[in-house]
Amino acid sequence: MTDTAPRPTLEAVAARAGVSRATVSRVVNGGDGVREPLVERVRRAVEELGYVPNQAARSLVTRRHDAVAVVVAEPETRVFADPFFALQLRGISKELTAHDNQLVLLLTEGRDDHARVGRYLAGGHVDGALVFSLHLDDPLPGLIQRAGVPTVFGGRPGWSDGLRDVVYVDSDNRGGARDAVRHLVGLGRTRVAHITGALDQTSAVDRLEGFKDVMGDAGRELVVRGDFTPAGGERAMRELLDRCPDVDAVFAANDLTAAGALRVLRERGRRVPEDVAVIGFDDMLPIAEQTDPPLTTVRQDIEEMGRLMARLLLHGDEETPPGTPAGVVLPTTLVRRASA
Amino acid sequence: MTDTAPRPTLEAVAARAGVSRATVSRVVNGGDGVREPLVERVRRAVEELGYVPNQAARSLVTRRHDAVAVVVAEPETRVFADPFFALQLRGISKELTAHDNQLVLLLTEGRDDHARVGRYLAGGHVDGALVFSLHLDDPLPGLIQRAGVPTVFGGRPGWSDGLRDVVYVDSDNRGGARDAVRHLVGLGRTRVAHITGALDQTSAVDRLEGFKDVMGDAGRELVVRGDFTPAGGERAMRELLDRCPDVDAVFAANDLTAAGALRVLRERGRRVPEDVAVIGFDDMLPIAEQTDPPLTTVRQDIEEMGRLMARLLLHGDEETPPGTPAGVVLPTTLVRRASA
DNA sequence: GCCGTCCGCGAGAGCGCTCTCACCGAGTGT
DNA sequence: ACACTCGGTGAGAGCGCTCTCGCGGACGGC
Repeated sequence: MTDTAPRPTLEAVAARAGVSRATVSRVVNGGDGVREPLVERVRRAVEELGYVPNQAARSLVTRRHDAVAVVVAEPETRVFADPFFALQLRGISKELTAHDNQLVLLLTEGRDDHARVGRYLAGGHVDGALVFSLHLDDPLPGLIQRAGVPTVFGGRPGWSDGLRDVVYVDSDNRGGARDAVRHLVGLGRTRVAHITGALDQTSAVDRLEGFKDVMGDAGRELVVRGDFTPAGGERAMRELLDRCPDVDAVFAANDLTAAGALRVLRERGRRVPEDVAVIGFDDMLPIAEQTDPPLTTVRQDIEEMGRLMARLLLHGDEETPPGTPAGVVLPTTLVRRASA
Repeated sequence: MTDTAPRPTLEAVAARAGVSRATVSRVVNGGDGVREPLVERVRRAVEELGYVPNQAARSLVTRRHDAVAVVVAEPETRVFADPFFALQLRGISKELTAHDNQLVLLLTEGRDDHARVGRYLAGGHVDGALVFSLHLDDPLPGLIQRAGVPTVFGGRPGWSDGLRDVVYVDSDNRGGARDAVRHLVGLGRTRVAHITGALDQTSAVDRLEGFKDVMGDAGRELVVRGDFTPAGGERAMRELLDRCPDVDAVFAANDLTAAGALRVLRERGRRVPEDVAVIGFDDMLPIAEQTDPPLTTVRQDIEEMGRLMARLLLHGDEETPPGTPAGVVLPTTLVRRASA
């Protein structure tokens, strides 16, 4: 890691432009209160010297870092097999970039990492944190809130006690699930089943609730546990067919699960959608479009979720009247393809 | 973005421990040259006050940042549909974490972003950069090298001129391709085809070269262009079947392509592997294991690639004798499943 | 027992920036 | 003509840290 060439300082620019350091600083930071000819001269000097402000020096005095931590707890590889996270990251990145903020990525696995992340955030290296709290029992949110860093969560956090005023962005999992199930019912299906996601995640819980909202008791026995993976979907679908051979529709907690279910249905000789209609959730394109038949599913605007999280973090203070309910829930839309 | 509570400074710790700032600094940075009882006292003071060093102040004088930029050029969404990038990121993250470095993620799309990234890197905010240079004509590598930041590339960069002493980590794409094709030949196949990847990426070029190494002229007319996507794989497979109906084996440039090809083969009533054997590349688990039949493919240790990139960046200077060839190529292994 | 050595520690400068404050000159009101 | 304001500029302090340097005390050699 060789040292780079010495970079020009404010001082150097000031000398070149024949003004004081203070003036250069003003120009660099927007140029308010400096007369035009001077601004011009300073700009040129900056240009000629290739001056770039030293962020460390600036942070030292402003106590701002123009950097935001993105914390992703990913105990399993699941997060990564999943375009979900990547899309969200992209939304976040765009928004941060638009506001000249940097994205510091913190991946955690295991308990030790939690401490590390907690320490880092408490260290005041970043102006805020965007946290994906994937599991109900995750200690991370608590740690982070204790660190006193402004935080926005991705997905409704799963705890109910202790932490208040938590800001989060989520999809309307429950409403989307309702739409999906209603669609199936509207198709005339009467034996509608649900393969759940991993129920230690609120998204899975909420989708299950949406299913129950529509099906009520009628759906009670048609709920099978899955885990958001294709393998889980296969397992659940087998169990379902064994237990209730007359099932004529399946609402799967996500597209991967649906893909697994589809495979089992084909294997067992059921036609989709004629015999069994199938709906997924997420609208992960590479999956949903490539299944056979293409998957009807519930779309959420994942990238927008990311962007919104970032926006909330950066501007949250100003825009939010105090006492505003802190969760933002984005709508979902049903995307009709061939499977239902 | 509320201000956090005022954090204790070195001065405060020094006062509490009854020593000088310098001594506390020494202890915090490893404690060499400080006698045990003092070290103990300082440690306790640090503990009690919850002192965390101010990274900005430290960077200001040391000119180190303990931060590394990861630059991902992702003009298309492709990168993100792809666990590849995520796995590599994970390897990088692990290695960086192990050395107390932070990961600053820079996603770029489009030309303007290039300038932005160039400026950022030139600004000396990070100690080094890990760059995924996906396309042959990417201007980013040039920009970065000009910025004078130590850099390691992911994947062999595609240019041949201008830039020297480029450090990169890559898989043995060519060798892996050779293994795959040899395996097909060993199976007794004589009409072995290749569906290429996007040929503006070196990985695709190298895999094609590997194919040619084994097949020579015999394979000339059995090469079809793909683009690393399932749709591209389908298109190419159709073209291939139309042009050479007697094809009995396909080496696809990656698993996604192979998945597309498999679909077309099924659609056209060819049995895999009986009529046509198929091999992919990458061993992306969610894909390779879920295809029908499960895909024989070439595995690369993607996470290890990431880890190695980080290691090279952090320790490159010390370990590398000057003049060492700068590319590190990781081996691949053929994973036999059912498709070939 | 004296001088030279060496180790442990503290004093102080300074990293590059922002920001407050004082200053200065040009305009305004009387 | 005078004081008075006010916007534009410069001087200077100081953010929290590291690092060099110099001082003092313990220790070994003669």
